[in-house]
Amino acid sequence: MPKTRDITVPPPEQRELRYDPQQIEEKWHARWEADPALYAADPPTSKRKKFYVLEMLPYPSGALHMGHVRNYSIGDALARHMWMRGHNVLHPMGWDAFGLPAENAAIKNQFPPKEWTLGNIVHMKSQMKRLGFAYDWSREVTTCLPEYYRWNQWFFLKLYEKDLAYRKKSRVNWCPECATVLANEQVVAGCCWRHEETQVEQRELEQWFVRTTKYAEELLADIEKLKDWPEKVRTMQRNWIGRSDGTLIDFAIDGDGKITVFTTRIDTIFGATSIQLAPEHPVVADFIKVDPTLKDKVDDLISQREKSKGSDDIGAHDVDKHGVFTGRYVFNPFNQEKIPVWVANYIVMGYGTGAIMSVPAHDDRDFEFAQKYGIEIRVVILPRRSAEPPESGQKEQPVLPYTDTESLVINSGDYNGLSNQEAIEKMTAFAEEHGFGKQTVTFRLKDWGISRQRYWGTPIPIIYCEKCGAVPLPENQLPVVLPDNIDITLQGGSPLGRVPEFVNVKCPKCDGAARRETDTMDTFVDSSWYFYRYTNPQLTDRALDTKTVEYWFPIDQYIGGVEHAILHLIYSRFWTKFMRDIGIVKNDEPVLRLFTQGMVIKDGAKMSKNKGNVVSPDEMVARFGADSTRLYSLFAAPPDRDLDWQENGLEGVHRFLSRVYRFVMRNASVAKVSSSKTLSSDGKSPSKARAIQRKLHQTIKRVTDDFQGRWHFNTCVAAIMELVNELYAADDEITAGKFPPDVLADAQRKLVLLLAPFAPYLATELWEELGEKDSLLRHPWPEYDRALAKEDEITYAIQVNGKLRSHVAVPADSPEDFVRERALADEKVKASLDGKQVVKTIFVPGKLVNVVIR
RNA sequence: GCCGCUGUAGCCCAACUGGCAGGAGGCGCCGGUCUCAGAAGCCGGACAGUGUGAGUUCGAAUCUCACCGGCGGCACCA
Repeated sequence: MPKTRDITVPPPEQRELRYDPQQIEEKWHARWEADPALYAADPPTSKRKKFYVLEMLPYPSGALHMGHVRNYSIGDALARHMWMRGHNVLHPMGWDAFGLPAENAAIKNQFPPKEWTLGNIVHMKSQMKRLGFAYDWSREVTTCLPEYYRWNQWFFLKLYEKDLAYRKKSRVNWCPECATVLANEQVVAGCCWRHEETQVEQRELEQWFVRTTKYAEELLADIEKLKDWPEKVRTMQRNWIGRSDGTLIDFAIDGDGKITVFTTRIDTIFGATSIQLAPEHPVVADFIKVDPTLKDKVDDLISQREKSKGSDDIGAHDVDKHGVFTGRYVFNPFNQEKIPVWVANYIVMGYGTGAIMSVPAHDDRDFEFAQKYGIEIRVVILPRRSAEPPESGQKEQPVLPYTDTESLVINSGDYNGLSNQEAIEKMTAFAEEHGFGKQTVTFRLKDWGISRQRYWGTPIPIIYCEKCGAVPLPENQLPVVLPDNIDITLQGGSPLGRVPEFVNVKCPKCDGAARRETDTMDTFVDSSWYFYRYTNPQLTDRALDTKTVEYWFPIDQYIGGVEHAILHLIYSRFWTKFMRDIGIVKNDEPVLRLFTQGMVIKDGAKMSKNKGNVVSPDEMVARFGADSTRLYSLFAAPPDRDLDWQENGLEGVHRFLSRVYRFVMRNASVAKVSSSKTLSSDGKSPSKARAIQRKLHQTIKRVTDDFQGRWHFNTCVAAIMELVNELYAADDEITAGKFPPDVLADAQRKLVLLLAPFAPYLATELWEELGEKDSLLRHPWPEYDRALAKEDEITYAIQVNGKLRSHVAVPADSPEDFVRERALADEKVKASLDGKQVVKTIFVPGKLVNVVIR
């Protein structure tokens, strides 16, 4: 900004009235920088009560965006508030520093991923500091450094030891053009994101998996414990884990072998008129051996499905169902009926057994399929409970497909007349007795594939020896360090595979020649436990210290975007349970309270480079200051909702801070000479002073309550704005010297305290201007005084039959009867009674009286 | 298709468990005051009846049902 404006020096009283955030913020930024221990947490021996506030760590993409600013402004306000409430606050920050963009940048600009990443971190850290976020930087965690990722490797070895990490073949997205594997997010409309014309292939590759399914039951059950998580997230996790109770049933193949199906509706088995197999089902391959003509038809089904996956914005649901009859039959184990076996494109291999019994009368999909191919549709469930036939004597037919469970089983041999629930129990028991069925639970949740054929990730500590097979690296050989300065291209699989010094090793077991694993770990591994590392980031001999973790955990408040509601938060929960089971942590869950903030929207769309609607935090800080930018991100919408970015709104917030600044600066001298003792409500203060006291304490209550409950910081800020408006309304009295200085001084101090969590720079500056010497960060949060907040007079709304007719002002502590009398005596009320009978009056304390007439 | 969230002045948003929409706050607009004029500041004003339709209730933005629009999650899960 040009300095020329200040050539004519204004008189002091004018000069001090201009709110200059740059000057204030730079001054305090420098002071805070000089005191690195300012935001440090006390050790676990602290007498204070601990409070762990955590915001989701960012990916160091290059610069902070408004979503980050919003996320961290919420967390910082809470952290500062809790400091002021006397807690021992842990408020750390770190970097989710592995991942694809670094590699892409490397390919594009020939710049090493490590330097790119560390450079971004330096910049983003300085942005955070400039925004004034109160982080304990001595605990900073950077996941791409060996000091951190060696513990990923250590955990991997533990997982392997416990049989929670294993290798299996699995299908992956493969771009023939790039000659490498793609992450799901890199597949756009069935094609490679870099080669839009190139169809992505599915290839079978050996991949490392983590057995998350082993904890499926507990992950699901413990959602009940997460009482302070948003219901939305809990529901999403429940659906993601997707438990369903059902039965496995063997159908003997006419010829040789059997087909096992999974069903939740064994009660409909007498209505099964075909068996449907997924095209990839192993039995299909057997059938093809016998009848080679089947192969082309099945391949057709697969390719059709791949195609339909491509246009996935239409939704898989609309895809036509196709199928082919295999020419083979199985026997229904309940009645030995011969049932045809088909292969259908709507059966997925990844769920259940990849085979179903098709009951067209009682399943939407089976119904559609049967109609198309003319398969028999046999009703076995009626939509009523009574075994008595309907009155007309005719058999009523349900509207098909009938999938409700209000039911009466028919056409089912010994099971006729039962409800579907009874039938499920009896049939399952029968199947188990006769050894062809088994009650079972199936989860939608799959094991977590963690292999990535990428360079910029944690190397998996496994060595392949021709003699000994896959050998885990001994712990004392950790970390497996990622080699620097390697040539990254997208040609030919993992870049690590082309580094002989890395690949060629000796087998830890037999000392023979061996190869190192060249896959790296999914970055969700890093973020699954980083918040434990914050408790003791300098430990060199262990991932964490159990005692220290026990002190800090669980996290009291975790704050981040909803987009992580499923993956990150399920993996984190899984990791915690695994860590508990190997005895290094005591808690079952990592996070006590979760808060998911809304997105930042501009012009009706999420801010993104593609849309060109990105607002740069740097620019906003330069123009309006960090305080205004932060305050606006809290004020513009409730934190859990999407925020519509409007620069006018930011200007308004800036104007508000200017008002605060001007008011306090003008009247600071009063505070300096006046005592800070809380005033008594002796009723002798002039009316404006009393009004200000009242407003002040009402505001304290609202802000304090919101921090403990709803977190509607937008209304907190609005409440503080009201307080400031009230102060300005007393301006005449203040200037005239008629306003009690102690009230004014008290109000100013508490105003600054209330503002401290939201606009720390300005608050700190004004705190100093008010002559305070202690640290605002540790100064006790203002106490709410009920007596001072109380209204002297209450205006009751008077309704007649629910319609507002009048108002009556009464002293605040008036008894109910008195208010009723006054209401009935009111002229306007009398006028609207219109000679009718008063039936009753409804009294709502402090609010209204409703006179009901007839 | 299923599940969830959401709909209040021109705009962003308030209204806690049903209880005054003389909207809390902010933006924008109009006016007054300052000024030679303007900007800034300060002061004041106008504008909606709560997406639509029914129901419950003394009383509904709030509860219930149906429908319409926006957002998000899951999606042939057997």
